Amino acid sequence: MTEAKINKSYRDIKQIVLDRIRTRVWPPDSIMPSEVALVEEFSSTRTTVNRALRELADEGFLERRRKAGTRVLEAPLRHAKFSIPVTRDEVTGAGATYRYALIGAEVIEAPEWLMARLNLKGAQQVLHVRCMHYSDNAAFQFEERWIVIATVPSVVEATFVDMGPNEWLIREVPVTDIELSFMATCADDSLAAFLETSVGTPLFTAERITWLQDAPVTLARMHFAAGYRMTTRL
Amino acid sequence: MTEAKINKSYRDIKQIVLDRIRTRVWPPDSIMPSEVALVEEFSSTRTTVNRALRELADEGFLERRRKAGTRVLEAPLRHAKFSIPVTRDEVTGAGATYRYALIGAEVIEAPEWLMARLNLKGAQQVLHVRCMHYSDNAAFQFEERWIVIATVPSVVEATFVDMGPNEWLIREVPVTDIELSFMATCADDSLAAFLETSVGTPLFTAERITWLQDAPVTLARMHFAAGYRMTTRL
DNA sequence: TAGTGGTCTAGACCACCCG
DNA sequence: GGGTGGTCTAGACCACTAT
Repeated sequence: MTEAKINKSYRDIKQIVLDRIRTRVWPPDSIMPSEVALVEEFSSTRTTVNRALRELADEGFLERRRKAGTRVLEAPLRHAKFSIPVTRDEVTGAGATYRYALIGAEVIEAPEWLMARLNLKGAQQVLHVRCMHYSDNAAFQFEERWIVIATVPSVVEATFVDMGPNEWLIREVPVTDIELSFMATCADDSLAAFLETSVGTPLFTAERITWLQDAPVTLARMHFAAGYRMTTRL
Repeated sequence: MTEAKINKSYRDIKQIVLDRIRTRVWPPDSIMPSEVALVEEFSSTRTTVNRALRELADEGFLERRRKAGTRVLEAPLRHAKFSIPVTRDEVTGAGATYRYALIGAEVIEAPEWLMARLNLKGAQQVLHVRCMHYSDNAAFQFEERWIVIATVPSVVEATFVDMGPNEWLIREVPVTDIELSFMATCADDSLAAFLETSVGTPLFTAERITWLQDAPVTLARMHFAAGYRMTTRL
């Protein structure tokens, strides 16, 4: 009386396997049946069963190793997927009106801490840009960014008056690697003023470093207005 | 003089396609060649080409629609993947010694705000647990958690002396849905004391709500020690 | 060394949806 | 209507690794 006979698609198989994991038919840390066995049970093929199991492994439910078999993982370390959108899209996507404002842009010598973060060697010129993003005319995000001129020479011609540096970079510079960090920071005088809050307020901050091959492109700090939550469902 | 002839694997094809996207051979917003065309170029099969393109679509580089074809996306809204590990593993994985300490656990009536967050109806009993996680004997994380007793009746027998509530729940209760939020909070007297910092310090905080089907299981707030950064590479 | 997953081939049918 | 992607079948060879 196998529960599944008509089921053939990889989605069906995924669901059945997931149910068996949840109901402890295949308990955590145990080895579940091999692909060949499941092919037999579901009257399917290895291609299809493999796709189901591979996706479940990608999603963090299973661990697969040749010869060792497929192990059910203890903790579903389900990957949180944050799609870090362009700020404009994040605001308009919420049904609000987006407004951008450039605060300032200037070429400077890269400070010590930046050279360390970006692994820069020798003296380097960077373009330091500060700007604001508004949602329905309320402060939404203060963005501070350093762009490595050696990597993006054409950036010196950009004005960033109509378009934020992120949108400009996305259009102009391909990126191969991204390092993303989230943290809590403290509003200083400047941040408090721009984000329309009081000094000392905790702010949710994202920092993103992007690379083109081995060349650092930019480091961006995005300080969100007080009370911001970054939320996702898995 | 096609650059690729020996290449056959889906990984090779992924890399080639990615390069062409980055070098603007197939510019953003354009329609790239169909699977059949690529099968011809790479002397491959649809199964293989399809896997390459499907994965690139999953990773946010492409948008695929029947009949319309495969479109190169403007902004690589590459998904940030955070594997939210068990705190114990996060600490030991960093090479530090992990220590757990229960602060207190008591059954209470669910307060208003909690009922709203969990979509609870009517009076509900919840187990309120507070505990600390240490890394090399330094405060690492203060955890505050509310567990819905109606959903997890056996929780009243747990002591949480040797094991944190998260680890206990992972072993005992399957979960179908997770809502995860990140935010910045302000250290109050209690938090400052437990996390060995001063009142008013900004703290990185994660909030996780888990569900079993439609039944809320738990809401957890994890306050990290000052200076904590959550980092990922994409 | 043998079992298990990783991947590819060759072909097929179908669902969707743009023109 | 017809082109495109979505998926399945049936079979094969190979890479890795536990035993």
